[in-house]
Amino acid sequence: MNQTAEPADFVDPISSRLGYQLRRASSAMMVTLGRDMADIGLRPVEATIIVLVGANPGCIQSELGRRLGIKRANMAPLVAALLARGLIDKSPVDGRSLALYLTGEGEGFARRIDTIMDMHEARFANLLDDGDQSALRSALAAIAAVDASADD
Amino acid sequence: MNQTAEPADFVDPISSRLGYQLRRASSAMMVTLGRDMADIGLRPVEATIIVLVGANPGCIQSELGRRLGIKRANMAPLVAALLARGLIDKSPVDGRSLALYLTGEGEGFARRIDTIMDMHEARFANLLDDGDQSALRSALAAIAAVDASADD
DNA sequence: TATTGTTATACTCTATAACTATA
DNA sequence: TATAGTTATAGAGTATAACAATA
Repeated sequence: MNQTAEPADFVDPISSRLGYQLRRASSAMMVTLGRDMADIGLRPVEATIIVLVGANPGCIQSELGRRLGIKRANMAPLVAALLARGLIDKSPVDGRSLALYLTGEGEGFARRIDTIMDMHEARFANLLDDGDQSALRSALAAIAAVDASADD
Repeated sequence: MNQTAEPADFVDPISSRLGYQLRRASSAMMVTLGRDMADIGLRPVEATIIVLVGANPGCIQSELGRRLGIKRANMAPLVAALLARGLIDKSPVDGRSLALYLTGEGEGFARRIDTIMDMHEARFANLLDDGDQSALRSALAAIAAVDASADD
């Protein structure tokens, strides 16, 4: 037995670390979400922007970026791409701020995104019983609160 | 009250998603680990390589990359940089494989890395009671197992 | 003076392709 | 034919700096 070249005696003091377990789990969900969103030609970040604009019509681009932890300089090309694809509209609310809205086509995408996200979420939530899932969510909230310093 | 420009009525159907909660928690741990490791001039990935080479002297570079989910093409410059800094040595075991070892200086770094990782881990583990932590770890393992397809 | 949006730029991470040498 | 290592390269993601226009 053990015909492969994989040494079974490899010592791994890293994979027991909470940070690496978190990273692997997060990566697993992002990778699968990325595949699911690719079915409708979007990346997760684009899908997220569409959902949030749909839930907050007229929201300001800079405020949206602040919520998502995306800097102004990086929001500009993201929004420009969605505008070029006809999924969102922007209109100035004063001389410097832009309000964002979904186009009709964008509304359709928002509904499809919600469905995809629901199915994606369910696929993972079904792995956990209710107790584990609520413990997981409260633990994640406590951990995420440690680095509450995402400035611009 | 509410003197800021933050609209308190912003609707956020994204931040309740498990995937985004995971991503934020993972990011929080990676960011803080990155700051801690920067104190000794290393990035988390470099620190991880040093720890694993220290725990597995003579391990093969490609096997190490496989364990870490880092492709051959990306391992080469990582290992080259640690070699140039005098933290690891490499010696051929046959005509094509390279065995990795820590230098004396690398051993010192490995000990400091272990201490930093212990403190980093403790800082987050202390946020959770024992029940939440074991639920968290089993949940993360179940989630990470979904995307068990990281080929080369 | 601070904020909004934009452009340019750079660095890290990740990915593929192509190549050499070896098993 | 498959594996190990390397190089080159390209795409995301994220960061800063600088600028114009506006509050």
